[in-house]
Amino acid sequence: MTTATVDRKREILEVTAELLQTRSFSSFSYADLSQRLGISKASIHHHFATKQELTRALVERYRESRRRFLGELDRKFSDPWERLEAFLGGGFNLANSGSRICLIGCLRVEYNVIGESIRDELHQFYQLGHRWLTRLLEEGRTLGLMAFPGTCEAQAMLIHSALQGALQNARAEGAGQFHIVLDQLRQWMQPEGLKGG
Amino acid sequence: MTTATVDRKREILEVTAELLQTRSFSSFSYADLSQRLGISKASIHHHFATKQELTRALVERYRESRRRFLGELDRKFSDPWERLEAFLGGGFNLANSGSRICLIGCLRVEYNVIGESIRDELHQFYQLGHRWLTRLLEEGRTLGLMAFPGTCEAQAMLIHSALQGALQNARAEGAGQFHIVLDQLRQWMQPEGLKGG
DNA sequence: TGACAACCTGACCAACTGGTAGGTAAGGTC
DNA sequence: GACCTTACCTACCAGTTGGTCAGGTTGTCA
Repeated sequence: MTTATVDRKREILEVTAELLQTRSFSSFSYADLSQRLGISKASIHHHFATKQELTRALVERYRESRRRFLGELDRKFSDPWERLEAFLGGGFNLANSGSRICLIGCLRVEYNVIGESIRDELHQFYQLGHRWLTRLLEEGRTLGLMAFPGTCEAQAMLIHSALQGALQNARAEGAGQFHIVLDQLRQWMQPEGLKGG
Repeated sequence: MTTATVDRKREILEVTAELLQTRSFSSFSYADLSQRLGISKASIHHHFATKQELTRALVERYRESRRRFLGELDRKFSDPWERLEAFLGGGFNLANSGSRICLIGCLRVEYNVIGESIRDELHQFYQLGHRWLTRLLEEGRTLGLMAFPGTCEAQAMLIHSALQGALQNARAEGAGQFHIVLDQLRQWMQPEGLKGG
């Protein structure tokens, strides 16, 4: 496979991501892609035979890039709070800027429409983030740096769900909402007794 | 307007809600409605001129029913925790059962697709729940029954976002996830010092 | 030079999209 | 009996959907 091919494939995937995150799976088309990329619909089919395969490949690629990103965070930051901040700031603010929302949430909403192969990929994407966050919370709590009730898995689910929902609501009600929710989570997990005020 | 008309309108709206919550705005069609209702496409257009107007009317109707529901809770339960439990159990579990998810989240994801009139209606729906929950939290904290940092508005946003995201993830990863997130929120807001274990 | 593969094209497809035109039948009101 | 309104129908519209196909161009390797 030549370099040109890889670039074109990457180009297609990037525009797909943008359309997917600003619109939705059902409301972007090969015609949209064709127009924005300046190549014919048939050419896109050459690289990605079907819409489902295109979207599946996109999620797979995002998952890989997320895996690398999380690996970097593990290497760069030993302090759990610093790692969490980098996770929140780096990963999600990127998705937040512009009018894009979380790719997972986007596709989750169309769960019954996207087909099996994308669902599988999505599940793995979710699990990747969930396991990473769970591990981080375990470490944070063991070191006495973070405080929360219940299991670390449960807390990770709560955080993920809150971020996903917050991104969606923030697009409609203003980006400030997202940062308010973020702050709320941060304050809440402080081990010092700031509660009640 | 005869009773028959009202019933037909309600029928259409109910099937629309189901399609919207199991699929998405972009992936349900008048043809789908026609098939399930056993009447022609044109008949549906007779009751609701456009897809946008149909969806807008649906959100408006849901908002009214939600307003009544929240009013009932205020009357029935004086204890904030009881009221919150009824809110979580009654409203959201109904949406959770089956493969349906929260109507707001559903449409929020297609924010750029649905058009102005639906966006407006959606905003009012969101604000209704947000104000109600904020008031509940204010009361709960004042009475010393609930504990959380920051403002009550911020806490309400966090809870709403978490529920919205949790419903979406629960449909894919299992309904258990939703209840885990619910439990986590409940435990977290207990004023007793259960934290850290 | 020629073979071959990657890349891209225009023309085409059947199925479906939201929406319209025009008509029918029933019921109520003057 | 003439005239509305409401509720529904069949038939149709132009435009879009994801996808196919035969063929053309380009670069690479023998």
